[in-house]
Amino acid sequence: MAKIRGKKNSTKKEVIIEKASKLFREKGFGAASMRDLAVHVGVEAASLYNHIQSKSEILQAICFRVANEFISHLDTVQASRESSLKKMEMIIRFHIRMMMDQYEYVYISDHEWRHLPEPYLSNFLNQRRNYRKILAELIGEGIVKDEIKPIEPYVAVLTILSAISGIESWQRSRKHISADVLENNMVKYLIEGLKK
Amino acid sequence: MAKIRGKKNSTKKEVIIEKASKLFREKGFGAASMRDLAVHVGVEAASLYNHIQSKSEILQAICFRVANEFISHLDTVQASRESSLKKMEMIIRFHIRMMMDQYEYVYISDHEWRHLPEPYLSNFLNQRRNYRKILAELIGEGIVKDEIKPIEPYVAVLTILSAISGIESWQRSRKHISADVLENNMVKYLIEGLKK
DNA sequence: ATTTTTAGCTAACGATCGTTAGTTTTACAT
DNA sequence: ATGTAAAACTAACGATCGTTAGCTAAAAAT
Repeated sequence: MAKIRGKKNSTKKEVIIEKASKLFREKGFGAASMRDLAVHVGVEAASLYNHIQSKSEILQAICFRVANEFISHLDTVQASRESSLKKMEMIIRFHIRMMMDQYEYVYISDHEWRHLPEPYLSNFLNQRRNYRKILAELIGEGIVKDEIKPIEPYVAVLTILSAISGIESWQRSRKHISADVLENNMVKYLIEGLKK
Repeated sequence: MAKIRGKKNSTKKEVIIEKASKLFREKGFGAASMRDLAVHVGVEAASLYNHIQSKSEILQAICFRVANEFISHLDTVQASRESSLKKMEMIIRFHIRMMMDQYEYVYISDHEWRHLPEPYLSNFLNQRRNYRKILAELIGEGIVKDEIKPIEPYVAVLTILSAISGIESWQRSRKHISADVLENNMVKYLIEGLKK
């Protein structure tokens, strides 16, 4: 039997993950209950288990989906023949846009990964560490090529990624500032701080 | 009767709060249990309630203690006769040092405030909003006085505060980079990005 | 030395948690 | 129309949660 499909051609599992992502962000993974989630899906709690294996499987799906998107975009950027500075701008803009378009998913991947069970936790942290290492190397190359001012690459990576993840608190008060203004001002700030 | 005092002239309530801050950071407020906490304090879970009223009282103590420290430092800075840019540097350095010296407390104040019960939650968010507003106004003044490059003040505040809160992931791998290098590089990055 | 207060203990409460078992309903395939 | 498999339901499990009650031991005040 074909999977039942809701709106947007998504499977019910996908609906569960989507609703869960909102709930996990609002209450945190630990405080969000399966019964809570069931209400939002419009079903009894036990019925969720016809589509998923466990609560933490949902968290795994979210965290690794986000990680894969960032890693595969990084591969694309690396394959391009742009300057190091331009590459960094591409990556920064991608992060900002991900934070806006897939806010719930990115937020959870950023804040709730602690609750991943092993061996997924180690796996996730390895991917994260590797991603940041590549970014630091990219900045290092930019410094050597005199495109980027001398700065500790690891600190720069930390500063950039953290700054972007702070868009979370903009999400709660969208009214005052538009997405475009936010993106361009943040890129301006972060890239100007890098430029030689 | 005088309160019993442990090491460092701190009351037992203070010891509980200190141990709780480590636990809340490691596991999250929701996932950290009172029985967990009791083990770290060296006491039965029920005995904790001779010193505190509830689990969330601990969270309140931590969140508002941190908030008060930042607010009172901001008052000091505002009372000084420095340039807007210099004031921002003072504030940035204070945030970075707080993140290093009182890591556990600041982290919890940053990440676990969601679990505050009302009316403390609203109270906390009001203080936070107000603090950021003052910072944005400070940057606005700097722009008018031509000390700071034209940038959306709110975005700058967001970028700065978020960047600093990212020091959390440095805390887990202190070995590679010293505190001084981190502070100076981060200040360099964030202040250069502001300078006209 | 006696009284009073503080702080620890054991035991248990009601609630809620993630999850499983067993059954019934729904919906597609033939 | 009938068979079959997916997906819903009800009920309940064992565990763990924050917290309270009642009691005992320790320590300070008198």
